Amino acid sequence: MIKKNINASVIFHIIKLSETWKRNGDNITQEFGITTQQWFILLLLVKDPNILYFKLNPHEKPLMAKELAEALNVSRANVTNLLNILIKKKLVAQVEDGFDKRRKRLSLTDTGLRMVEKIEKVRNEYNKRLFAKFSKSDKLAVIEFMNTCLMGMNNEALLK
Amino acid sequence: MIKKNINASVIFHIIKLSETWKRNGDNITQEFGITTQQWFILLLLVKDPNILYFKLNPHEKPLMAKELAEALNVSRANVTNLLNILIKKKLVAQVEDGFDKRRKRLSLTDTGLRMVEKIEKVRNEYNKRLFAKFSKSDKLAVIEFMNTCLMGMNNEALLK
DNA sequence: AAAAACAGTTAACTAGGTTAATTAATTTTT
DNA sequence: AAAAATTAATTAACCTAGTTAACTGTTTTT
Repeated sequence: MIKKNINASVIFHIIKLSETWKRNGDNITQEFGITTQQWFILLLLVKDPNILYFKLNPHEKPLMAKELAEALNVSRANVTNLLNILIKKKLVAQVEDGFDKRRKRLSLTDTGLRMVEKIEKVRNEYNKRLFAKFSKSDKLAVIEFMNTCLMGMNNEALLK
Repeated sequence: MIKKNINASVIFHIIKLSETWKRNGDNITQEFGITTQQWFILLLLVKDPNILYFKLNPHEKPLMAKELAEALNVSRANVTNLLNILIKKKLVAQVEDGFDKRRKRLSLTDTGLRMVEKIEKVRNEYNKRLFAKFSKSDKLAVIEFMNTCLMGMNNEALLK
C-alpha cells in the first residue's frame, strides 16, 4: 500500500542511526551511573564546542537552567528535575548569580569534570571506529546535508 | 576543555535532525490523536517498505507483537502496552493464529488504514519540502553513509 | 509604586521504557 | 507418551523523561 520513497528512507535511516547511537551511548554512560541525557547536560556545562547550540549561541558565563532548557529543547521544569538528580550525585553545583538573585549559575564539580573526561576518552574511541571508513569530506558532506535540513525546519517553525 | 572534533559534530547533527523531525512528527500525528511511536507501529503493520526492518526481514504474513518488538528494538512487554492503546482506539485488530494458538496476528482496522493514508499525504508533503534542495544522489549518499555506520554498529553489538 | 517580565520550583500528570514472574501452547528430548 | 524446554503474550511494579499549570521571589518597565 505504501510505496518506496527515497525521502522516507532517508528519514528512517537517520532516526535508526540516532537511536542506535543513543542506545550504545546508554551502555557507556550506565557504567558511570548516569544516563545519556544526563551526560548531555554535563557536556553542555563544559561547553563542548561540537554541540550545535553553542554554534548559534556562543556563551561566556556559566550556563543557567533556562539556557539548558533552550539547548535541549525541553521545558524548564524538566531541566529542574534533571539537575536535581545531577546535584544529588554531586556532579553539578549551583551558585546564585551575584548580580541577579533570580539566576543560578551551573558548573561541574571536580567529580563531574573527571567523569566527563573519562567518558570523553571512550566516546572518542567509539566514534573513531564508527566513522573509520569515511574521509573528512564525507563527514563534512553529511554535516552540510543535516544543516540545510535543520535550517529549513527552523524556518517552518517560525512561520507558524 | 573539550576540543572541536568532526566525529562528535556529525553525531550531534544526526541526533538533532532526528529529534527535530520527531518533534514535528508529533505535531502532525497529534492532530490524529496518536503519538509518533504509535504511528510507527501502524506503519509497520501496513509494511511500509521504507522501514529498515523490512529490508533485512521480508515478511509475508501479518506481523506479531514479537516482531514489532524486534523492529522497534524494544521489549515485548512495551509492545503489549502500546498495542493496548491502539486496540482501545480501534486502529488495530488482533486475531489468533489458526495454526499456533500462542500467536496473535495483528492488522489495521479500516479506521486505522484510513488514518495511515491521511497521515501519509501529510508526511510526503512535509518530506518533499524538507529535502527539496537535494538531488537523488545526495540522498543516496546519505543513506549509504548511514548504512555503513549501522552495519559497523551491529557487528560491534554481536561481538559482545 | 504598581505592573509586567523573568528564573526557578513544585505538583500532578502522561508516554514510553524496563525487568521479573506468570500463563498457556507447542516442540523437543528422553 | 510423558517430561522438559521453548515460545508468545501478559501483568505488575517500577524508572526516566517529558508535559502544563500554579506559585515564589527578583528585577525591569511604565
